[in-house]
Amino acid sequence: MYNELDKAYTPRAIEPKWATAWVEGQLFKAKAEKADRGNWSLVIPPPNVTGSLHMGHMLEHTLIDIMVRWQRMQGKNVLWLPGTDHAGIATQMVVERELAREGKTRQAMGREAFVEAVWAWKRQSGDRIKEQMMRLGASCDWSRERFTLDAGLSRAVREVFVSLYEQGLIYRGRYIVNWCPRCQTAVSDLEVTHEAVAGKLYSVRYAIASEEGQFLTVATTRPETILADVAVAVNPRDERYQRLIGREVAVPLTQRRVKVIADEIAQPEFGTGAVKITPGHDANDFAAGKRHGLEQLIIIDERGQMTEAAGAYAGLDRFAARERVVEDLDRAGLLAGVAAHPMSVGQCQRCATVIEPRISNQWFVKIAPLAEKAIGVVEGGEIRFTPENNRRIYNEWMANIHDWCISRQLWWGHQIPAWYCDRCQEVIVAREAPKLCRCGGPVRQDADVLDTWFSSGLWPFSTLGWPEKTPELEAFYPTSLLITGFDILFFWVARMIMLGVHFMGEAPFREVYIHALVRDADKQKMSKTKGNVIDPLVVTEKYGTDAVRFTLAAMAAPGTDIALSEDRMQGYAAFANKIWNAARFIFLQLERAGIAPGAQARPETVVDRWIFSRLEAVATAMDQSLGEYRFHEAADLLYQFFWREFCDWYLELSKLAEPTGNLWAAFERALRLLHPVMPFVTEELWHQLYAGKAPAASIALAAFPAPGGKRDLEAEAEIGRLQEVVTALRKLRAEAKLAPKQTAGLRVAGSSGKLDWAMVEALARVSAIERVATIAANAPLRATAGGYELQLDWGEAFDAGAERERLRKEATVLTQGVANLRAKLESASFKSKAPQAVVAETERLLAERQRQLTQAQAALDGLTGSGSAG
RNA sequence: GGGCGAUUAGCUCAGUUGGUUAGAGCGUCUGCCUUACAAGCAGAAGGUCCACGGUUCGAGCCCGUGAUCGCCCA
Repeated sequence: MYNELDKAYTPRAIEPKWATAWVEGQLFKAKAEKADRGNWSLVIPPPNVTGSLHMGHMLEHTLIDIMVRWQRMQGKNVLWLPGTDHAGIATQMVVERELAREGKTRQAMGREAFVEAVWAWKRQSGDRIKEQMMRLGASCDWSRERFTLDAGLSRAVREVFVSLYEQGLIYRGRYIVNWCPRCQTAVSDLEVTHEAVAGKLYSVRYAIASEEGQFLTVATTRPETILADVAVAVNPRDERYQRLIGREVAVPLTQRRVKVIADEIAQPEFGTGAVKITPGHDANDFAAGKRHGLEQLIIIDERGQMTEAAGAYAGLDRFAARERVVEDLDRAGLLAGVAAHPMSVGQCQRCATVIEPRISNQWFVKIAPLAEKAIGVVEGGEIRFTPENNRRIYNEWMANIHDWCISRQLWWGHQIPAWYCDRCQEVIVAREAPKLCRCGGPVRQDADVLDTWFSSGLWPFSTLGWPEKTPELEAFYPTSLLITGFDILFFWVARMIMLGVHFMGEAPFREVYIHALVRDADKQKMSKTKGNVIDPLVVTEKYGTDAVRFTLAAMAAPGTDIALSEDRMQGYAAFANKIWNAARFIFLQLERAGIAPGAQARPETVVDRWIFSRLEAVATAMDQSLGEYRFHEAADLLYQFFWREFCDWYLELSKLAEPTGNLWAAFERALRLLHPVMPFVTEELWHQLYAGKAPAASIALAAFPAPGGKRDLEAEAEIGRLQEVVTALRKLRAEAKLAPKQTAGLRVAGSSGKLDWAMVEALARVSAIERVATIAANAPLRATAGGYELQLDWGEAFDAGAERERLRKEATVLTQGVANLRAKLESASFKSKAPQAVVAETERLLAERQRQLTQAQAALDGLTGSGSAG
């Protein structure tokens, strides 16, 4: 009936089979309707199609899959919607790099051919990602897989763009933006990372017009931009410079004169208190320039090189130009000083090139009205963050948000649905491409594409068919939960909330769980350059998917980064093996006893009553832990329960009696508890436990043991006593250095609750139990456990020295404990202020400690006596 | 510059509203191939909970200051 399992579990032989079966059987297909037990949905944070999945994805997908399987096992209609993100700039860069190896450039290929090449890459990467997710056992609905450039999603993008434009929330304008000279595109504020560098602060002399030999000294970190200066600003309240306001100064190295203006941008305490104003190349100066109606001079081009307007410096790279400018200033006697100046420099998130602020025509989202509503839904409790402090971080950012630059000078992405007529300068923003302009002139589409986060911001509803009114939207929006990483809280989570609330009238998810970062064993960030990357494929192959999943879950304490080590994975591979071997043993027992699959739990013996009570306890605790996203707690619960209780005690105790259907039922229940975290080994064993006649295609469709089940505290207490007594006796045996096969006698005094002494005999290897009235306090090999006085009857000599040492130590600890407790109780304020129950408990404790101390001392005396006698 | 988090056993980490002698895994030590598992079994050792101060009858937990490390934002 039951198979005899191999002695060791080999995940490689089991996991791929189920990974394929789950997908081919379409087991996890959600129904686009409201189900009786409720619907539960989650959209995947779509991985970028830049390559394959890393350990961070594996963590994310493991946590998602645990929640998804858990919810599904509760009978809900569950949707986990998978898919990928086109990841505009990131993917374009990867493909450009690939093409460069073949000596090709996108410029030489042309836009159409290049985009086709990226699609080819996308198909490859997308397949690999799907393959990896299948191998992980991700229980998603592959029939609903989406990609951000799919036709449907592209339609949603156009709809959103045009609507926002019509509502006045998208505008185009000439502003200063973050520009990457290497990628040659604008990027948003979020795509700029700030790096601390040891910069220099240059003090430069600007000759004051019509005051021969008088200078205004200005501090700058970017002397090369002097060539684009249009003013010098001083603080209006800075008394030092009052007389200069409105006067002119000469811009060094040029023939130009500019005005001294009064503006708050100049901080009296910074440098000399006077700053140069360069609207063409600095964001703050750009704003100041607007305030004062100043000209915008451009001297650096889109590649970061000096333009013709830079005169003698034309053609130089901006950093080379900086050196030359400094030299020339020095030579002209205009360099007043150079000081070390620690500062932070904006870099391109993708390629680390120093960002160059650049004035250009770009599209923007007017963000304030959207942000306001997005703050509202979080404040109003429509969305709950875990860990909770992310809510503050979110609010802080939302409150200080700037307009979002959404146009990118790239080829891979959603082309902006705007057309220009060169004849009448009309701008046409439309859902479908216009044939001609109203004036009859030809139109050309904006060449730029949208920021990749524009489309992912629509993900929770665009994937469900919006703007159509689909049954999917009806059934699954808003989604139940979002699990994602901290790094995209602003990029993605914030934008989804803004756009979801705006277009759907409802927040896109109820709960957000922010997971930690996966680091290596030394807590270093994993990176290809450091070579410390742990490849999911390699470790799943080595330890099994279940083991890696369990490791990730066990270490996923909310808010703490994960230091992933192979030691841990090895440990949990052993756990999978333990489950396997428990099954091996159980199958042998069931086979021998002829117990058929499908037995109901009918606990009668105390052992069975106990294990089913414990199973109820674990089910309740699991429900609570998973409900609060305490994955590590859930994993620990399962580990401790299954290994320390189910195997160490239940299976050992079951050896003492003929197996019954309860053994079958208890194991079956345990498998269901383990399933969300360890899907593969549980699936395999569940089917084997049913001897191939399982009531469902998968354990994933069986019910998760419900919380709140009735406990049998009497049975738990009795087995508790058994465990205490057996453990105490084993300890005594170890002290006496008894060989495992040697059976000792046992004297028992005192009375406590029920206890099956036959079990004690078997598990502690004792026999000839003798009931006595009392056991002398100074008797050797004596212990108190489970409410009984115990003494091991072992005639032969044992290591009295070691025992004496141990007792001395114990006595010291107890003496200290007794003193502490006594002091506490003697304090008048404790008795009057502490709750009654605490006082009573302390008193009880003191009595117990005192008794233990007396016993330890008596035992010590006895030992000394016998020591001197023998 | 602003903000956030961390500091607990040799290592990696738990520790929910303050209340028994602070836990786990790995590692270490001792003894065992006990008829599922040596990837195992039984037992043991190991901690001034970063420092100082405060609140409290009582602090690993709350408050303040400092140190060290890390992260985010500008």
